[in-house]
Amino acid sequence: MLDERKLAILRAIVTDYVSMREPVGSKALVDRYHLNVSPATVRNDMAVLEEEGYITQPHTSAGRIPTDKGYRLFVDRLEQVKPLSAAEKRAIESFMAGAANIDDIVQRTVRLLAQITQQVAIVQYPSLTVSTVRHFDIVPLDRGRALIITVNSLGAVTQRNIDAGDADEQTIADLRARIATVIIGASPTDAVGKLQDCGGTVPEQMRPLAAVVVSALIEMLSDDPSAKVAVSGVPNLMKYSDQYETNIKPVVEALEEQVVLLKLLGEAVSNDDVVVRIGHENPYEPLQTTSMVASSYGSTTETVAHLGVLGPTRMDYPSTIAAVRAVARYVGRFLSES
Amino acid sequence: MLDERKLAILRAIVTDYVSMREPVGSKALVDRYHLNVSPATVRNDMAVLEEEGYITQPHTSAGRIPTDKGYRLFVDRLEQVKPLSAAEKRAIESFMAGAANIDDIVQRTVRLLAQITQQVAIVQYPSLTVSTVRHFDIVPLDRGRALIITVNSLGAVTQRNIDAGDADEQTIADLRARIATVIIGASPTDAVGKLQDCGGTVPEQMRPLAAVVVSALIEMLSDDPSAKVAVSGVPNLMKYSDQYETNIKPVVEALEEQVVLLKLLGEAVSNDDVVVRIGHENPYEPLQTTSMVASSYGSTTETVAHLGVLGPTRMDYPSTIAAVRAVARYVGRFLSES
DNA sequence: CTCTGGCACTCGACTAGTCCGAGTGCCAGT
DNA sequence: ACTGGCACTCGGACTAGTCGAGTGCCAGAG
Repeated sequence: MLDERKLAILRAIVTDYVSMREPVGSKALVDRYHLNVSPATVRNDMAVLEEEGYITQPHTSAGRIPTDKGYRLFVDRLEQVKPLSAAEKRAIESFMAGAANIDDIVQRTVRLLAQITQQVAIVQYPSLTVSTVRHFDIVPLDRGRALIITVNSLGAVTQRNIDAGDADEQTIADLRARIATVIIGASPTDAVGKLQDCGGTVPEQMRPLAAVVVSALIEMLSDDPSAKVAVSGVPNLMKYSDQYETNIKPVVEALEEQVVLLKLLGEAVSNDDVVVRIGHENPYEPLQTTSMVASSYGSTTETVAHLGVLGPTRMDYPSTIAAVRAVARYVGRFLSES
Repeated sequence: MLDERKLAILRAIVTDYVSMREPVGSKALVDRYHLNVSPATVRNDMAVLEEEGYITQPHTSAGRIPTDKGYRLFVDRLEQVKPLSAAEKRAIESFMAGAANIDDIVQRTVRLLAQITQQVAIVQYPSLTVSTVRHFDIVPLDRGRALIITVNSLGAVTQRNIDAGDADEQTIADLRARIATVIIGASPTDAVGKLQDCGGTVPEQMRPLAAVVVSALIEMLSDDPSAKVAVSGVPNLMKYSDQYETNIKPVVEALEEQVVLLKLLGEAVSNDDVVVRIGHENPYEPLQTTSMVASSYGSTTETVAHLGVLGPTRMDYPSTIAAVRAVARYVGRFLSES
């Protein structure tokens, strides 16, 4: 049904439309790509491609543009991933060098990805469910306040302000030690379980404080930072606004909705490699004029979260896919090392 | 030069233009605001106002719109701050309730401000220079890594991953204790000084680790989070994009430049109250079509950082000013309490 | 001196009409 | 199966022409 030449033409249409941003006609196609046939032949092939739903015309007597289905075929069968340039590899190295804690890593990653792809980048914070609690402390502050801190094996810190009432130093230290023995070494979920169980064993005068600390601690251990995402590169969207294209308003709005982004990333990503969602393949309606290129990332052994790029359906898929893959791998390695 | 009526007319023009978003003509003015004079009279007054530079016409035979100078006069002399509605006050309360650490407070504040004003909100992270170090710890992680943590009197936590080499638990604990005695109770700046001084006193076998820890610690204590800002409400900008107005692209770009925003906030804010910068009063060129309403905030005794709102010069100044003031005060109180 | 009604004028927004050319589909010929 | 040729379509750009909101100015009234 689709012979070699028709596929070549589709590929040429996609490539040309992505770089020129204009509907592409038969003549231009023959000129720019050395298909050794006449425009008329190309037209016939294009008619078939259109019938099959791979391309359309914005209006009669205009060139063709790819449909989502066309992009899909292009991504699946027609192009290989472009390897990154040396400059890009260097950019990755230098961007990430010196990141000193998890927040920092995520921030840098998201900027990096936005910069390389020239699109909107989204990075989910690493999940801590695979970690274990390493450290626990209660630090008294001013005016009866205190700060509870936990550190886990990945080096992630959580913190929370509580009202310590009039508890004295000794009580606090005592409680600290008790709780530490219970939760250190446990995974967050286990730790929560243990905390809920061991309510009875606390000495009387420690009770009120213990209640406050434990409930705060449970909250801290339960809410996983992977419910958060970082976004960067929103200005890159602006490039498309003057175009008679995608209305970017709903897109920008979606980008402030953490929940939506999380869901998108989560749904998009499969087990292994980079996943591409094109236009209407996207479950979230306001983003059906955009494509998402996403991947999971994590230490070598374990997926910890997702990251991805959002852009117009008309994007340079080969490069974007390469960039997402490279960044995901690099961050994974970086997380394992540090 | 400008009598009562002319001022009333200017006020009416600003009010009308802000709400209608269209150049306002003499007739509409007489109709909508019960000035007891004829359109012709209003026209004469408008001619004067225009001569003085308070208003202009986008083109001949269109209504007038206020100039920056016009807005300035309006803000300075013609309008009082609108008190917040009960609903808004409630919104503030409920938005902030349950914020449990400094990051959280800042995040909530910036969202809140964006929501109330329907503009882009910017909140600088609180400065820690007025704080003292409360807690210091070194937590060993996997694979020779360790995490350094500090907590200060405001409850802010900093953290940093280091390479601990092959240092054993005992050495680490020992070093921890030594450093703790040096820096706890000191302000960040003092602590840095002390750390730099006391290099000589460390036992031989502790040296390599100490060097790493101290240099990381110095970095941590030196870089003040008030070099960071949170931004929210970018989608609110989109409302203006379809208008033949402000090109929002440079604005969105500026919003990703932390440095620029910091500078703007810093320069805008005066000692005490809310400050308004209108259009060209703004030193940063791409933002000269926007206005900024900014204020400092902090505990009752001390300014710790700035916050503000960015929007089109044509904004509802009375409401925005009220909102910024209210939020700044509320956050200040909140910070003092928690 | 201040305000008003009247009037000529300006200029952008909108509509309608025209032209041009890119790009198409189809067909007959190689 | 491919190609050249041709009639056709339709959007974009340009031109005129009309409409009306809004102006500035002036002479006259209070």
